[in-house]
Amino acid sequence: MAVSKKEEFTTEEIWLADVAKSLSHPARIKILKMLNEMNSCMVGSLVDKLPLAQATVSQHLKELKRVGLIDGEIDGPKICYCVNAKALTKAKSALDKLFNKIGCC
Amino acid sequence: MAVSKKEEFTTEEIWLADVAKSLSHPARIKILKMLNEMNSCMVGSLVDKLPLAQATVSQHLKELKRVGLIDGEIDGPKICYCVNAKALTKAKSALDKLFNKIGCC
DNA sequence: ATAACTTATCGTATATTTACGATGAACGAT
DNA sequence: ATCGTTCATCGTAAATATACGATAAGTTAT
Repeated sequence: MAVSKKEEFTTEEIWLADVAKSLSHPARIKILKMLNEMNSCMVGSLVDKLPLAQATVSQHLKELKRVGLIDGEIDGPKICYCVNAKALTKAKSALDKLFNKIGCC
Repeated sequence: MAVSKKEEFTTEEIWLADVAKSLSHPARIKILKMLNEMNSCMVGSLVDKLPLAQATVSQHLKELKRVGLIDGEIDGPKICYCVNAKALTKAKSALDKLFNKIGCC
């Protein structure tokens, strides 16, 4: 594309699209589910259960972290990732708001 | 990328990621809002209110249609788009399900 | 300080997305 | 049948995303 037009929308629209983008890969959906379900959330545990190389998993984690859906906490040589409940709630209510006003022409 | 790994996930994960992808551009978020709010939903009306060329808007509509979030109905020379309430509800509940089990390590 | 371990980042290749002008296809009206 | 209107599709250029091996950077233990 010659130039991006994304900045010509409202902050809310850009933010919500950005959250959706962070959810737009099955690996990231699965990572969120795993962080919800597993007690251990070190990167190594995620890599073991995903069909992806460590570098790729790290990239997906970075994308989820970028929009704030997860946080990483240093734990010795490891890093423990966890979902950010506040961000998840905010995203959920914004999507609910978008989805709830259903109309048709 | 050498080869896509997306097919190595569950159908549900792939589908939800696909829905999220269709929402991952502010123009498509705005289009959904407009279809909810406007009475008229012809492509021309959307083009008038978006900072994008007609061809680009058509491409965004195609993406929303691909995942079933909207439907297009032929109305003479025009096409009337409307949100698919059933698809929206399904997407909403899948996202709620994902977001509701909040845990942290 | 060296070694082993864990994760991030770099470099790179390929695929996909975004954007637009130009063109085509379908319709209604003249 | 030709014209104007409406929208989709084609072709194309540039940006971004995906994936991985290699490497760096940090920590813990020896």
